[in-house]
Amino acid sequence: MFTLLKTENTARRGRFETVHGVIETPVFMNVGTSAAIKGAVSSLDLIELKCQVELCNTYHLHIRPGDKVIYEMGGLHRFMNWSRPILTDSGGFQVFSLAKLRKIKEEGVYFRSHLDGKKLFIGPEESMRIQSHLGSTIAMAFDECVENPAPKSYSKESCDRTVRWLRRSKAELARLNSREDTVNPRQLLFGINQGCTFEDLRIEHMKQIRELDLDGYAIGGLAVGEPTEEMYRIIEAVEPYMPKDKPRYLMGVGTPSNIIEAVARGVDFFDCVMPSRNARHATVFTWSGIMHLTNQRYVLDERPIDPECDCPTCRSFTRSYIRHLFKADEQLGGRLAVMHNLYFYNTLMERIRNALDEGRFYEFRAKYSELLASRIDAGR
RNA sequence: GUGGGUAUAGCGUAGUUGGUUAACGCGUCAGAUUGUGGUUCUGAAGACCGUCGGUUCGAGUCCGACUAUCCACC
Repeated sequence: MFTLLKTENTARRGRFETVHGVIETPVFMNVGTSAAIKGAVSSLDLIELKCQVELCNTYHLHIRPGDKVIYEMGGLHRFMNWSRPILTDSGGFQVFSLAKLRKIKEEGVYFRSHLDGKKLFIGPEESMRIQSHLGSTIAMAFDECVENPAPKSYSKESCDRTVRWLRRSKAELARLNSREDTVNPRQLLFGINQGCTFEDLRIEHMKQIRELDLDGYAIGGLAVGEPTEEMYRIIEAVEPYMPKDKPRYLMGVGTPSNIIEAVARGVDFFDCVMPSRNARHATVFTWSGIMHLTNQRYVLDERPIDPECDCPTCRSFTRSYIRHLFKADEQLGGRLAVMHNLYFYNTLMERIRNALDEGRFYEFRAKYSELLASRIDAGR
């Protein structure tokens, strides 16, 4: 149940009520692909990091440990001891991004496991069964993420197929939700808009999938190499055709600046590997800009990563110490940086929500959109 | 003390019968990262080749002395 609490032009402040609790939007979902945030961050840490929703991955969990294992263990929530909402990706993107020798057919996708080369198949029904076993709060429809740039003819063909897959996904999940032995009988389904960078295809596809009256709508297939301005243009083109009373999710995005700009264009949900991946490579986000912790200028820096931040890392450790941990290849460096970045992202969303509540989102955007994308200490 | 070996970037090494701007790994520095294949990718800086002299049109390369260092022996 999604409630639109307030709007400021196209920007939206909302509340999404689920069986696993309330999600205040705009929200950033923290990516824990294999039921774990990379960088040794646990579910217990996530609570302290103000995480509202954790995202886990159908493809990865299906391959290892296997969705049946997680089903036997009582579902993902119990498996990783996380009681708040979980969104599971459908596996569509992983098949596109990392599976080898994939072959796309009407029934689904044949591919080989990236772990052992084993032949596998996932179609809409398989994706829904896996996600049902996982028992996530929100399941994503099985889609095809087309590479950019792509010929328009192929993109059209792919969109049509994704609509057919979406109908099958919806029917299968309805069937699974009605079973007595299902982990989460109220599992929700989000559909995914595709159409590459062709505005007319995007709009046509959006019109088709909104007919299915899903629990939410995602924009997929962006931030896959196209210029940022193209991404904004597509969001602006599709947004008017997205239901107002359902959450909107921009998949895989993005930088703090991308998120602010997308909120301004009417998006409610985000997820991205950037805060955790960058942190593991010693790049952290601060309220003064982006910072590369291994830079020599921090050798004797006694300050926390961000003096404005009150995350567990910034409350306890200096830049000098964390830099040393990275240089010494100590895993603790990655963990501290990941915790900081996730806290930063979750706090960014909190500040965006507060700004929307107080009717000053555009002021917030003017102040931070560029600043957060800049390099800290630039020009020194 | 005697005999032998080795001296090339912060460290470890390559460098052909002497022939243009001396190569590589690690480290250092910087940049990248967008629905995660967990030690990732890209780029840059850094060496008057131990010192002094000799041979030669030309020496990191050949010769001598010195210095440092390693090994063996007394």
